[in-house]
Amino acid sequence: MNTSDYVKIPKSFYEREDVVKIARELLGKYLFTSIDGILTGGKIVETEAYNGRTDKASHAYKKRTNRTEVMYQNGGIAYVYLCYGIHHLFNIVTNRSGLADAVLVRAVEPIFGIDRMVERYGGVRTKVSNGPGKLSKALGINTGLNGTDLSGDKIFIATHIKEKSPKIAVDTRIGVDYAEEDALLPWRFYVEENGWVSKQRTPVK
DNA sequence: TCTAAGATGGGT
DNA sequence: CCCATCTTAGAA
Repeated sequence: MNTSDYVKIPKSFYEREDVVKIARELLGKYLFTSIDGILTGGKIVETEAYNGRTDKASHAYKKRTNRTEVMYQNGGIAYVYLCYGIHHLFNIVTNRSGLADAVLVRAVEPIFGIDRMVERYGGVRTKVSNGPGKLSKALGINTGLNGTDLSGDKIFIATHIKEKSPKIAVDTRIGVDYAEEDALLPWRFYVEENGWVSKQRTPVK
Protein backbone atom coordinates (compact mmCIF):
# COMPACT_ATOMS: atom_id res chain seq x y z
CA MET A 1 0.00 0.00 0.00
CA ASN A 2 1.31 3.40 -0.96
CA THR A 3 -0.06 5.58 1.81
CA SER A 4 0.64 8.80 -0.05
CA ASP A 5 -2.11 7.88 -2.50
CA TYR A 6 -4.71 8.04 0.29
CA VAL A 7 -5.97 11.32 1.70
CA LYS A 8 -8.04 11.42 4.89
CA ILE A 9 -11.41 13.10 4.51
CA PRO A 10 -11.63 16.43 6.40
CA LYS A 11 -14.17 16.97 9.18
CA SER A 12 -15.99 19.48 6.99
CA PHE A 13 -17.08 16.62 4.71
CA TYR A 14 -19.15 15.09 7.53
CA GLU A 15 -20.48 18.37 8.89
CA ARG A 16 -22.50 19.12 5.77
CA GLU A 17 -26.31 19.16 5.88
CA ASP A 18 -27.42 16.60 3.32
CA VAL A 19 -26.97 13.13 4.80
CA VAL A 20 -28.35 11.45 1.67
CA LYS A 21 -25.73 13.15 -0.47
CA ILE A 22 -23.00 12.20 1.99
CA ALA A 23 -24.11 8.55 1.98
CA ARG A 24 -23.85 8.53 -1.82
CA GLU A 25 -20.46 10.24 -1.82
CA LEU A 26 -18.99 7.76 0.65
CA LEU A 27 -19.15 4.99 -1.95
CA GLY A 28 -15.73 4.25 -3.40
CA LYS A 29 -13.95 5.76 -0.42
CA TYR A 30 -11.77 3.69 1.91
CA LEU A 31 -12.61 2.80 5.49
CA PHE A 32 -9.51 2.05 7.60
CA THR A 33 -9.12 0.83 11.14
CA SER A 34 -5.93 0.69 13.13
CA ILE A 35 -6.74 -1.41 16.15
CA ASP A 36 -4.22 -3.20 18.39
CA GLY A 37 -1.55 -2.17 15.90
CA ILE A 38 -3.28 -3.92 13.03
CA LEU A 39 -4.14 -1.86 9.95
CA THR A 40 -7.10 -3.12 7.96
CA GLY A 41 -9.22 -1.40 5.36
CA GLY A 42 -11.56 -1.73 2.47
CA LYS A 43 -13.51 0.14 -0.15
CA ILE A 44 -16.98 1.25 0.91
CA VAL A 45 -19.46 -0.31 -1.53
CA GLU A 46 -22.80 0.06 0.28
CA THR A 47 -24.30 2.75 2.55
CA GLU A 48 -27.64 3.92 3.92
CA ALA A 49 -28.69 7.42 5.05
CA TYR A 50 -30.69 8.06 8.25
CA ASN A 51 -32.18 11.47 9.00
CA GLY A 52 -32.52 12.05 12.73
CA ARG A 53 -35.44 14.50 12.54
CA THR A 54 -37.77 13.32 9.78
CA ASP A 55 -37.04 9.62 9.37
CA LYS A 56 -38.94 6.99 11.36
CA ALA A 57 -36.21 4.47 10.60
CA SER A 58 -33.61 6.47 12.53
CA HIS A 59 -32.76 5.49 16.09
CA ALA A 60 -32.74 9.18 16.91
CA TYR A 61 -36.21 9.91 15.55
CA LYS A 62 -38.01 11.64 18.44
CA LYS A 63 -35.62 9.91 20.81
CA ARG A 64 -32.66 11.42 22.58
CA THR A 65 -31.54 8.65 24.92
CA ASN A 66 -28.30 7.23 26.26
CA ARG A 67 -27.92 5.09 23.18
CA THR A 68 -28.52 7.85 20.63
CA GLU A 69 -26.55 10.52 22.45
CA VAL A 70 -23.49 10.32 20.17
CA MET A 71 -25.73 10.78 17.14
CA TYR A 72 -26.55 14.23 18.49
CA GLN A 73 -22.91 15.28 18.57
CA ASN A 74 -21.19 17.16 15.77
CA GLY A 75 -20.53 15.20 12.54
CA GLY A 76 -17.35 13.25 11.94
CA ILE A 77 -17.52 10.64 14.71
CA ALA A 78 -18.50 6.97 14.83
CA TYR A 79 -21.84 5.71 16.13
CA VAL A 80 -21.49 2.02 16.94
CA TYR A 81 -24.37 0.07 18.47
CA LEU A 82 -25.22 -3.52 19.18
CA CYS A 83 -27.94 -5.06 17.03
CA TYR A 84 -29.88 -8.21 17.95
CA GLY A 85 -27.52 -8.59 20.88
CA ILE A 86 -24.75 -9.86 18.61
CA HIS A 87 -23.78 -7.55 15.79
CA HIS A 88 -21.85 -4.31 16.10
CA LEU A 89 -23.05 -1.87 13.44
CA PHE A 90 -20.85 1.02 12.31
CA ASN A 91 -22.32 4.40 11.43
CA ILE A 92 -20.88 7.81 10.64
CA VAL A 93 -22.50 10.78 12.38
CA THR A 94 -23.03 13.71 10.01
CA ASN A 95 -24.36 17.27 10.10
CA ARG A 96 -24.09 19.65 13.06
CA SER A 97 -24.66 18.85 16.71
CA GLY A 98 -28.26 18.45 17.82
CA LEU A 99 -29.44 17.10 14.44
CA ALA A 100 -28.55 13.39 14.71
CA ASP A 101 -28.04 12.42 11.05
CA ALA A 102 -25.98 9.31 10.33
CA VAL A 103 -24.80 7.01 7.55
CA LEU A 104 -24.77 3.25 8.08
CA VAL A 105 -21.90 1.51 6.29
CA ARG A 106 -23.34 -1.81 5.09
CA ALA A 107 -20.49 -3.36 3.09
CA VAL A 108 -16.84 -2.93 2.17
CA GLU A 109 -14.60 -4.71 -0.28
CA PRO A 110 -11.48 -5.91 1.62
CA ILE A 111 -8.29 -4.28 0.33
CA PHE A 112 -5.73 -4.03 3.16
CA GLY A 113 -4.94 -6.60 5.82
CA ILE A 114 -7.26 -9.16 4.27
CA ASP A 115 -5.64 -12.02 6.20
CA ARG A 116 -6.17 -10.19 9.48
CA MET A 117 -9.80 -9.55 8.58
CA VAL A 118 -10.28 -13.26 7.90
CA GLU A 119 -8.55 -14.07 11.21
CA ARG A 120 -10.90 -11.79 13.11
CA TYR A 121 -13.75 -13.59 11.43
CA GLY A 122 -12.58 -16.88 12.86
CA GLY A 123 -10.28 -18.00 10.08
CA VAL A 124 -13.14 -18.75 7.76
CA ARG A 125 -12.09 -17.71 4.29
CA THR A 126 -15.46 -16.47 3.15
CA LYS A 127 -17.14 -13.14 2.48
CA VAL A 128 -16.14 -11.35 5.65
CA SER A 129 -17.46 -7.86 5.01
CA ASN A 130 -20.59 -8.00 2.82
CA GLY A 131 -22.95 -6.86 5.55
CA PRO A 132 -22.99 -4.27 8.36
CA GLY A 133 -22.37 -6.74 11.19
CA LYS A 134 -19.76 -8.65 9.23
CA LEU A 135 -17.60 -5.70 8.23
CA SER A 136 -17.47 -4.46 11.81
CA LYS A 137 -16.23 -7.83 12.97
CA ALA A 138 -13.64 -8.04 10.17
CA LEU A 139 -12.37 -4.50 10.80
CA GLY A 140 -12.33 -4.94 14.59
CA ILE A 141 -15.02 -2.34 15.26
CA ASN A 142 -17.13 -2.76 18.40
CA THR A 143 -19.22 -0.64 20.75
CA GLY A 144 -16.07 0.32 22.67
CA LEU A 145 -15.31 2.56 19.69
CA ASN A 146 -18.64 4.36 19.91
CA GLY A 147 -17.98 8.10 19.61
CA THR A 148 -14.52 7.70 18.08
CA ASP A 149 -13.40 10.82 16.18
CA LEU A 150 -12.83 9.98 12.52
CA SER A 151 -10.15 12.62 12.21
CA GLY A 152 -7.93 10.47 14.43
CA ASP A 153 -5.97 7.35 13.46
CA LYS A 154 -8.10 4.57 14.97
CA ILE A 155 -10.94 4.73 12.47
CA PHE A 156 -10.81 7.00 9.45
CA ILE A 157 -11.98 7.33 5.88
CA ALA A 158 -9.80 8.33 2.95
CA THR A 159 -10.05 8.95 -0.76
CA HIS A 160 -7.66 7.47 -3.28
CA ILE A 161 -6.34 10.44 -5.21
CA LYS A 162 -6.31 8.66 -8.57
CA GLU A 163 -9.73 7.02 -8.42
CA LYS A 164 -12.98 8.47 -9.70
CA SER A 165 -16.35 7.90 -8.04
CA PRO A 166 -17.98 4.60 -9.05
CA LYS A 167 -21.24 3.88 -10.82
CA ILE A 168 -23.99 3.97 -8.21
CA ALA A 169 -27.28 2.12 -7.81
CA VAL A 170 -30.15 3.26 -5.57
CA ASP A 171 -32.59 1.15 -3.54
CA THR A 172 -34.77 1.23 -0.44
CA ARG A 173 -33.07 0.47 2.85
CA ILE A 174 -32.77 -3.02 4.29
CA GLY A 175 -34.57 -4.19 7.43
CA VAL A 176 -36.52 -1.01 8.21
CA ASP A 177 -40.08 -2.21 7.54
CA TYR A 178 -41.10 -0.79 10.92
CA ALA A 179 -40.59 2.73 9.52
CA GLU A 180 -43.87 2.67 7.57
CA GLU A 181 -43.76 5.11 4.62
CA ASP A 182 -40.15 6.02 5.34
CA ALA A 183 -39.19 2.42 4.54
CA LEU A 184 -39.82 3.37 0.91
CA LEU A 185 -37.27 6.18 0.80
CA PRO A 186 -34.54 5.53 -1.81
CA TRP A 187 -31.75 6.03 0.69
CA ARG A 188 -29.64 2.94 0.14
CA PHE A 189 -26.70 3.29 -2.21
CA TYR A 190 -24.33 0.68 -3.57
CA VAL A 191 -21.62 0.28 -6.17
CA GLU A 192 -23.03 -1.38 -9.29
CA GLU A 193 -21.73 -4.83 -10.15
CA ASN A 194 -19.63 -5.13 -7.02
CA GLY A 195 -19.62 -8.62 -5.51
CA TRP A 196 -19.34 -7.35 -1.94
CA VAL A 197 -22.72 -5.64 -1.77
CA SER A 198 -24.75 -7.27 1.03
CA LYS A 199 -28.02 -7.94 -0.66
CA GLN A 200 -28.97 -7.72 -4.29
CA ARG A 201 -32.61 -7.06 -4.99
CA THR A 202 -34.57 -6.18 -8.04
CA PRO A 203 -33.92 -2.47 -8.41
CA VAL A 204 -36.72 -0.02 -7.63
CA LYS A 205 -37.50 2.62 -10.20
C1' DT B 1 -38.90 -4.74 37.56
C1' DC B 2 -40.68 -6.67 33.26
C1' DT B 3 -41.19 -7.22 28.40
C1' DA B 4 -41.00 -6.70 23.43
C1' DA B 5 -38.48 -5.74 19.63
C1' DG B 6 -34.60 -5.08 16.77
C1' DA B 7 -30.57 -0.69 10.77
C1' DT B 8 -28.40 -9.22 11.19
C1' DG B 9 -26.45 -13.37 9.78
C1' DG B 10 -26.10 -18.06 9.29
C1' DG B 11 -28.22 -22.32 8.68
C1' DT B 12 -32.13 -25.40 6.60
C1' DC C 1 -38.01 -20.09 5.55
C1' DC C 2 -36.41 -20.05 10.62
C1' DC C 3 -34.33 -18.54 14.74
C1' DA C 4 -30.31 -17.52 18.13
C1' DT C 5 -29.17 -13.79 21.07
C1' DC C 6 -29.10 -9.89 24.57
C1' DT C 7 -29.15 -4.85 24.97
C1' DT C 8 -32.16 -1.11 25.06
C1' DA C 9 -36.21 1.53 25.74
C1' DG C 10 -40.47 2.19 27.42
C1' DA C 11 -44.13 0.71 30.20
C1' DA C 12 -45.84 -0.62 34.81
